Amino acid sequence: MEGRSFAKRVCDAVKLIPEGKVATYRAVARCAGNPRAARAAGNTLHRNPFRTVPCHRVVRSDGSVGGFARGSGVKAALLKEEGIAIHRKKVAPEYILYHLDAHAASH
DNA sequence: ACTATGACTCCCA
DNA sequence: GTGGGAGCCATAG
Repeated sequence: MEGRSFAKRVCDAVKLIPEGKVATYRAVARCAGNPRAARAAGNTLHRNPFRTVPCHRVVRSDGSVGGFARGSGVKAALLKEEGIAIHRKKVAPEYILYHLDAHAASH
């Protein structure tokens, strides 16, 4: 398990986010093993061409859509398609998962 | 090994 | 609500 880089664990964490829901960079970082590495987590998603994970479901702690390699507008559009209400670049708190784990998908 | 980078977050004016 | 500054961290060069 230790051989897996932080990036790999971030990838796995993001995959746990169910459709129609979003998680904060912090939640992802925490699930990846470092609660304080939210910045690094976002950095990883940005630099890596991860199309194998729903990276658009990761937002900022305040609900802001945040950034996206292809433009935040695209990110917001993708979220809307999943039925997530967005008002002025912000996701409603009810869609946000502040605690991400294998149980998150169950809800 | 060191420096720079950035899709973050917190705190205060 | 907005904006600037500092702290934090993994990864790339």
